[in-house]
Amino acid sequence: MLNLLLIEDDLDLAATIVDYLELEAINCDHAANGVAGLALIQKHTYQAIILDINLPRLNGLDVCTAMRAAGIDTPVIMLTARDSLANKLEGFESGADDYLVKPFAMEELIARAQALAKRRSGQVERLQVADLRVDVREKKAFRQGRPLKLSPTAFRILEVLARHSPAPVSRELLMQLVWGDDPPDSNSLKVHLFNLRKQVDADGAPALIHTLSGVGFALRE
Amino acid sequence: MLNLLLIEDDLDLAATIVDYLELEAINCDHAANGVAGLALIQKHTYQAIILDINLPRLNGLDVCTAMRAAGIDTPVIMLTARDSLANKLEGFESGADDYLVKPFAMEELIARAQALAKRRSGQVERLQVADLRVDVREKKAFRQGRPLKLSPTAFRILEVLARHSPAPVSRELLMQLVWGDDPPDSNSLKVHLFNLRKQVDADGAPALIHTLSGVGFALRE
DNA sequence: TCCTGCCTTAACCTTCCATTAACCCCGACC
DNA sequence: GGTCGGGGTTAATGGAAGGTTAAGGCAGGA
Repeated sequence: MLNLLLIEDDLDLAATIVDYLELEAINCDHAANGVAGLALIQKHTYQAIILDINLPRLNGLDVCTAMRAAGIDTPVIMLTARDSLANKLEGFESGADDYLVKPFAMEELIARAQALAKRRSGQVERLQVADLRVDVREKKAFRQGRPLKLSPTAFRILEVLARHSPAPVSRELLMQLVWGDDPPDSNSLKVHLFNLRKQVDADGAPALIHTLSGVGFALRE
Repeated sequence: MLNLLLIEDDLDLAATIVDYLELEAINCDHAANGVAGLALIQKHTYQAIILDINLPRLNGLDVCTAMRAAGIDTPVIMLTARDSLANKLEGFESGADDYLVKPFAMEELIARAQALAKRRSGQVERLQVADLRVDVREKKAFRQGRPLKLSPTAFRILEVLARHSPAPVSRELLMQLVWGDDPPDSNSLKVHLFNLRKQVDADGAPALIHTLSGVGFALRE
């Protein structure tokens, strides 16, 4: 049986959703503000979380960012009355998996919750190292919720480092995995690493890309 | 956090396992056939691999044999519906570390995976001597919880000493293991040992690196 | 065609590290 | 007491590894 968490401050709407889910034999906890929701998330294990953006105390985007930072990758469906593109993007950047604009049909909510709760197999497409998230499928990466501007090669390097984290990757292996059998015969890797660092370790955030002289490079705290 | 690979062609079972592991905050990649699995094994670093015997394209035993031949000694748990002794033996011959007969309890799978990931089959990746910890995989060492700043050679020397601890290592063997066939023709070892001691035996902590005059060096309390 | 983004290259600078040789200490032995 | 050898300590050196910057080339889109 599905076990969901709804974080929503509109008590009427919340009651409606919880009741409806109950008819479908779906269990659903409820929190009315962001802080209470986050506490429940950390205490229990849910198959999916339905999260309103406009919340008292801690808004939905921050709740999502916080739980991802804590290493919890339960699927999140964002709920909002505003349907602006900006909000949609913000939602995805903070780590949401799906998005629903109010008003919505109950059936749609249920369908999406079930779909998200189910597809969670296959290969890991989301790597996380500290507050750095790498979405392999979408080819996007975020540090502290901020999107990084990465060239294809830089992204590939980051992906390799993330998959091996926290172990270091030798220069040779890194080149093999990024370029395959005909690597460039110059210091191209150094340049890419330099550019990658400018993105990942910018803004005074603690450096995540470390070089172990004579050993290789490691992505870790 | 554990990082596992599951190679299993039954997609329902795979999804179940991946989901379950996720609940335990264990990361798990998935491949549905032997060839894909082997590719992932060579590309990434896992703490353990859960491997079905009956697989399309390349069966589990062959996958295991191939990865061992490639020098990868990640622990392997074999999964099979058949519980005949013959299969069991075949599994161990091809280099598996553990064996699980379907159907099995999830708890058991997790327990075994965690156990194996800890004590790595071939090479031990985490050494401990008194309050000194050496993480070979991450190339990190800690004394009393404090990280040590070691050059590659110093780390290598420490690793050798730790692997032999508490037995002493002769000067000759130490040089052989660190430098191979062309050792430096000076007192380089002495200097490295000196620097190593400055890190390991600093801060008034009781000395762990001992000199046995005319015998060699030992790492012990 | 030009523009733009991206990769590669090369040059140059900085930091790190292994090696070396010199010197010191101390106990054993003559 | 002198000297010899094993071991410990120190600082200088050169070279390798890594970091930084700018310029050229190539491809795809406008």
